[in-house]
Amino acid sequence: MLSKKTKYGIKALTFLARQEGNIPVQIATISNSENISLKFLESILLTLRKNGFLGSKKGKGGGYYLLKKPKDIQMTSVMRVLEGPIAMVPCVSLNFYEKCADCPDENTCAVHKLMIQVRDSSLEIFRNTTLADLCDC
Amino acid sequence: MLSKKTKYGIKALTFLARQEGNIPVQIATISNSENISLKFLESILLTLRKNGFLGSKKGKGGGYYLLKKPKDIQMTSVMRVLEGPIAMVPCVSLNFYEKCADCPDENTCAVHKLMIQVRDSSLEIFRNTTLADLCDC
DNA sequence: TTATTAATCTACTAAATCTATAGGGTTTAG
DNA sequence: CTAAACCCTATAGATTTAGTAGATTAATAA
Repeated sequence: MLSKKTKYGIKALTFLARQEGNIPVQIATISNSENISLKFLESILLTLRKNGFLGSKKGKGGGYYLLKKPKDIQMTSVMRVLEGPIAMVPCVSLNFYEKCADCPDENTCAVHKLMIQVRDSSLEIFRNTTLADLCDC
Repeated sequence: MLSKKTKYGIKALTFLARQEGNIPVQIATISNSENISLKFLESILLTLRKNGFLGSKKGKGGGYYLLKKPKDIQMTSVMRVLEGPIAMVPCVSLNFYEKCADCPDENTCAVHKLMIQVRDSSLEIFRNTTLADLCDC
């Protein structure tokens, strides 16, 4: 299951991508338009800012804005920051690899074999999809 | 993340698929070979039996065995029984569809658009992979 | 028939994670 | 100064996951 965090994060990013120019948009504006709990969204935007997707402006007239063009934001990086590893099991993860404690041999492991395929196909989709593709802009 | 339930379930199925003939295999045997908590595995095998993948025999010489040939067991059905929906969000699920409460229009929803692609590619892999493919038998 | 073996079933619990909220702190524009 | 708006930490409630306990039922062998 996709977490609400990721779901809301993607929605917020596309909302920002659809704005004219790079004028800061307030959390409350996004929260209202996309029906997302304000404080929860706040924490999500914070992590997006800390990971280089968003810039922010404090004080009156402040808000959040995209730091890059939508077509330069790959969904791989968005997913990794919000959702974590793209792989369904750590033993097939490229960026977060971990050996399974219970599994003696990855080469004969059925789960490993299957999940590598799933990882590769998901990865291809996330790589070839940018924020621009999702918001048609 | 793939649940341990699904991971263990797939391992158990491949273990059974690798056996000669359809001789019942005891839970303890699988539990030991695959390093899975016996009682947890017990509950997993029970759901696999209730969903038509396994047969069981009680008493001495009893155990679990596959009801179909490995090549006739698609991973789609295994995943749906153990892990649940293949889609990452209910609004793109074929078998477990649910409308998102917060989302006014699926057609303009970025998450929807992205997750349909992911669903389709995962589905294709699970459809084209059988238990036989995973255990090379 | 009796003992043994092994699956069946129900209920429960501990831990982890997710979702959301609370509440103060800090910065900026006017 | 003051109101607007982001910054940050902590925490609570709900849900899910992973595993445990223990009694029951069925099959087999002696």
